[in-house]
Amino acid sequence: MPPNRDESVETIQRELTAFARRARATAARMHPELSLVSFTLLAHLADQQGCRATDLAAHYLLDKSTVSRQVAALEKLGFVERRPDPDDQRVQVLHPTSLGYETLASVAASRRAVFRERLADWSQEDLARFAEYLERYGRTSVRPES
Amino acid sequence: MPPNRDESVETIQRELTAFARRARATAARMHPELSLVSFTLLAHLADQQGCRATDLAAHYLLDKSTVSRQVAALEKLGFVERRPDPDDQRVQVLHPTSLGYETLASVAASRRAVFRERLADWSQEDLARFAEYLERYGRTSVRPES
DNA sequence: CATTCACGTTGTACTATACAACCACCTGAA
DNA sequence: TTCAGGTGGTTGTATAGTACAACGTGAATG
Repeated sequence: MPPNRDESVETIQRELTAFARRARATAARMHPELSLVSFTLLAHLADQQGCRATDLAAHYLLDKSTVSRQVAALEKLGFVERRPDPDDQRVQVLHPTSLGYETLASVAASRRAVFRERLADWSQEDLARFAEYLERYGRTSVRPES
Repeated sequence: MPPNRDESVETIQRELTAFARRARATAARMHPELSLVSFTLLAHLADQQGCRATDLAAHYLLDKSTVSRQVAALEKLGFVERRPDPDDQRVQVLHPTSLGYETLASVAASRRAVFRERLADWSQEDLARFAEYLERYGRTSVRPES
């Protein structure tokens, strides 16, 4: 008998929750030099070719104080630099340094390797469908920001 | 053109990571009285009809000190009680109290409602497949414990 | 201009977590 | 039968990540 709607929802909920519980620790074990949060923020900076702290906070639903400290840590590690915004003296535009780009690339590669291995025995079709479902889920669970 | 293997793996990685980043905060907003971790531990106790702290630690890959404190908090809130193990005086078998069961039920219901709404426009078939993929992923990413 | 708003930092507090040291108990081998 | 080493659990200490509140400084607008 196929599972009913509620059973499927229950499973999705349980598995996602379990994943969330493990994610941080796993990430920390994988690459101690860049936590999950730092990695994500740095990746966003690289992706956006730089942005403001406020943008990071809005995008990730974090308090600005949290972002401020995370960015300070990234700067201290030499992964991020701040550039003044000529149009607004309050603003500091954040950019990855070249060290930041390098570290990001290496961490991203090792993360990719772990995921790839973990998914090694999945068929191409299953991978594509799983990816599609996750994207769809992600779109519905995050409210869009400007 | 269908995505290739690497693109799918990349997407899965990105979406799961994004989810992990949001999960705790979301859970905390949903039901402040029971954090994601507490909820999970309590749910496991209910599911197992009671178990030892060590079992919880092994199952969730948490340090026993972490479990000890979480359990202490749950006990303080009146959600969990400790029963002596007649066969081994070191052991305290943990059980949800009736208040624990009630709270768990109510939190689970509200979580279920959120998830159900979020997944409302998914077809039954897609839900079932998504659930199956998540379970499969979960099995491969956690090393099995006895 | 004066008020209000936006950006960012800092002080404070809390939660989740790990590791190490410890105590109490259990178990098996000399 | 005793004791050495293992197991279950707690507590001390430290760290990361987070939020909220208060603040300073600069921008924008009535």
